[in-house]
Amino acid sequence: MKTKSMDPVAFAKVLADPTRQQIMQSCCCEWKNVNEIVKTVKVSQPTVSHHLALLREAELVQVREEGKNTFYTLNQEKVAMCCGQLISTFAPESKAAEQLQAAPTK
Amino acid sequence: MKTKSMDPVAFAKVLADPTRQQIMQSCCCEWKNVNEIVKTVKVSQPTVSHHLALLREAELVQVREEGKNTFYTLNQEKVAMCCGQLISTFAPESKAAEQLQAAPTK
DNA sequence: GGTATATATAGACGGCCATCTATGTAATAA
DNA sequence: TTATTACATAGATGGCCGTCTATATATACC
Repeated sequence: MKTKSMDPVAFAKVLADPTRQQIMQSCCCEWKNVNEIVKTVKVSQPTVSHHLALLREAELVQVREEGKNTFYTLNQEKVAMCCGQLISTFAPESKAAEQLQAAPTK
Repeated sequence: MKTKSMDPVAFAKVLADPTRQQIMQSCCCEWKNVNEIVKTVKVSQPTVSHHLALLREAELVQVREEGKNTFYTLNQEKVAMCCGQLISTFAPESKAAEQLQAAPTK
C-alpha cells in the first residue's frame, strides 16, 4: 500500500476545522468505532459521520467494517507525507527541511 | 527573535486557500513588494492586501517598509515549526516524527 | 501645492461549509 | 419478525470568508 501525497490546499482545508482535528486526535493511535469518537467531541453523531466522510475521502483515515461497527484510525503516514510536502514547499531553507531530506519523498 | 508555534487549527485555516498559498510561494525565498506579488496571482490588489494582512497577523510573513513600498517575505521557520507540531500531533509514530526528534520543539 | 504611485481599509455580496433534525439502512438480538 | 443498535444520508439553515469596487492614506516627484 503506497502512501501518496495530495494537493496542499485540499490537505489544509481538511485540517482547518477544530472538530475535525479533535476527531483526528481521537483516533490517531488506535482504532475506534464511530460512537467512541462521538463521545470525544461535542457535536452530534451525524456531524461526526460527515467529518469522517471527508477524512475518508482525503484518505486521511483508514476504515475497517466489522459487523455492526465501523472502525476508523488516522493515517499517520499520509499526514506525515503532506506535512513534508508543506515543509519542502514553504520552508525549503529551514532546518526541518534539511532533516527530512534524509527520507526520500517517493 | 524567537520563532513560536501557533494553534494548529489557526495555522491550517491560513493555509486553506489557494490564493494565499500562491502568495506564500511567491514570496517564499525572496522579499517582494505588494505589486510584485499581485502580478503573480489572478486577484485584485486589495484582495492581495487582505491576504497579506492575514498572513502578517499569523506571523507567517515578515514585513519591511521602505519608502513607498512594503516588502514581504515568507517566515519559513514559522511554517516549519507549525508543520512540525502537526507531525508530532497527528503522526507521532511516523518516520518523519522520528527524524524531527533531533530538533527540539522549544 | 498638485499629481502619480503604492498600499491599506471599508463595505457589500455570494458561495461554501459546519451543524442540526429527520430519516434511511443494515446488522444483531429477543 | 419486531425491536434495537450503529452508522450514513438528505435537506435546511446560519455564519464565515474570499472577492470585488470605492475610497482613504501616505510617500515621492514635478
